[in-house]
Amino acid sequence: MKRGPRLMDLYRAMLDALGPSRWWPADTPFEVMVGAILTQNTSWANVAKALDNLRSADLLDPARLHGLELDELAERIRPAGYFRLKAQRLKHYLDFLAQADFDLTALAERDTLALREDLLAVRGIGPETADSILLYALGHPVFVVDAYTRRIASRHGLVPEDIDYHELQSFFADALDPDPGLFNEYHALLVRVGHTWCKKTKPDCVACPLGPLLET
DNA sequence: TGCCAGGCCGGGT
DNA sequence: ACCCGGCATGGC
Repeated sequence: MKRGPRLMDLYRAMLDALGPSRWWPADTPFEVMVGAILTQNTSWANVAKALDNLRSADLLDPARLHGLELDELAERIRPAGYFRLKAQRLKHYLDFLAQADFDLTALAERDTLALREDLLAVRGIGPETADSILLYALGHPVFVVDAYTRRIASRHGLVPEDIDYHELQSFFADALDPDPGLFNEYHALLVRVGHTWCKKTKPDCVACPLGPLLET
């Protein structure tokens, strides 16, 4: 009776198959933050269009975006979907940044758990968005959980399908060294694998490089 | 053409 | 403490 694959085995299998990721796809920490909100339940291709709109208008800047009218912001991000909702959520988040004098460096130096609580208190920032900001924009050692994380882990029999966010987060974080670089690459690889082989209704387990890990 | 995509909130049980 | 409807565009 063999045990199931350990999490570092899974990591190495993904890294071997795909190579390193250089994530998150953004030029600046602020762009990571905006993208994290825009990508809520939305494909990255649509988010990229919205980010391009903001970039062309030179609006990928905290203070300038904060000064933008809600209606104009909504129009700019329309391709990302839920655009009225997300414009509000961005506004709330930009208000939060304004309270911090738009000092992202100072934010990054705050205590991880306290900052996480403050992020979660912003309307429209839930656990995944908060953790994406913490890890990918601010460099904190927080493991990010998303739909792909849950789908891949459950389909490999590592966790139940209906496991909640924090249980799943602990499942990974407790088994790994709390290294931001590792957490960054791990989540990036899960998303890339999910993207390519582990879609909701059409998984391609035959082509998936993790296929052999299904053997227990 | 319907289903899906890197969630989250607010109201109801 | 769950459970659910709503939110919206673009790609396959």
